[in-house]
Amino acid sequence: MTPTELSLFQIQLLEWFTQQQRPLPWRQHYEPYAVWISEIMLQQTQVATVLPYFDRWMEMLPSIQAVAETSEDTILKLWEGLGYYTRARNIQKAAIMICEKHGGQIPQDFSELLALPGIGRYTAGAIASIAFNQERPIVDGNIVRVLCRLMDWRDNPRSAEMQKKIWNAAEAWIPEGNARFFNQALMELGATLCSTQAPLCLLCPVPSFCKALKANTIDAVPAKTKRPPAKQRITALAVIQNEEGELLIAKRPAEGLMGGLWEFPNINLDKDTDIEQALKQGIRQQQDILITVDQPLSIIKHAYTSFKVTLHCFLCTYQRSESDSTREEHSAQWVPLENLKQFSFPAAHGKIIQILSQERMA
DNA sequence: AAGACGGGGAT
DNA sequence: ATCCCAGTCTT
Repeated sequence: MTPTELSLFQIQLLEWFTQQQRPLPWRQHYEPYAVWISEIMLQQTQVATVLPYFDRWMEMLPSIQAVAETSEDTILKLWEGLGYYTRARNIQKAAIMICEKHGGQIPQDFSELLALPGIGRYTAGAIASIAFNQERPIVDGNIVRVLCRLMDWRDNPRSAEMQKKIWNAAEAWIPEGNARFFNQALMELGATLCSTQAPLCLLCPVPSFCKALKANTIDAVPAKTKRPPAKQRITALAVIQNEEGELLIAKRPAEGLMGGLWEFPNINLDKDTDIEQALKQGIRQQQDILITVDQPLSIIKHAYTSFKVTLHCFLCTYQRSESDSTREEHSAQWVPLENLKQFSFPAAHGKIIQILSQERMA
């Protein structure tokens, strides 16, 4: 784009954003703490999904200091169902660092933002530009799509070469003094009109600048990348009841998949195994307890990004302990059904709690 | 450079 | 069923 075209493009896009932007809670005051939390929640997560989580979080933890001082279980409960739970744990780690090293205020320096856990190139730029109006570029999935279409860039946008071109454009096009609104306008355009499928070019504020529209390549740009097919996994899961009618739940390791969340004890299955037998054995090894597998409860299918799991859930009864080890040593504890809501569970296990609650009512 | 990391919305 | 989403971190 020539400087004259760029200027007109900026003006038309900003005018559109001023008129048509969605009213979002983190856009009310551009308070740095709110911008930070929203940006972390919005990583790989759509706005509509984030909204109720954001409101609950800000109500429960209205300041960075409150985040630093609360328990990790509280953090994970607020994040329950949102996914990518490392984000939640990293927010707390960062909050503690901010309180210790930055006087409780989010740093404005780009390098210091980047040094905080959970904040990478995109989020550091987003906080710098949206909260502090610094002229820092950002490139997310929306902006990749918008810029590739504007420029009719047909190569794989994930390649190192294309990434460089995209980031360069995102930086070069920022209008002086207006990074806050310009960066958001590019994303807003991608989120609301310049969508992956069925983009609404008739409503686009900048169609005359769009080379893909002119070349009729909108549907092919940006180039799509193939993902390998999801692998299948089979799991056996035990809902174990003790004499008092309490249920056994276990806390997952702090790191890794759904780290720190609670779950019903379960084991992965090989093909062609006796499910009930394997479950009994697996629970004995994991928890040092003997159980009886009484009856099937439900079969739950759940899809993750890279694999699909079928959960074969069984109602079981605790018989006796196999050793002197305590439940705490296994990061497990007995909890009445009505208290399960205090713990954070992966979505698939939340489905089980739903089923148990319904059975209890019946 | 590639894989792990969740869950839901849209088609 | 498949793709995608206001990405980051590890290997």
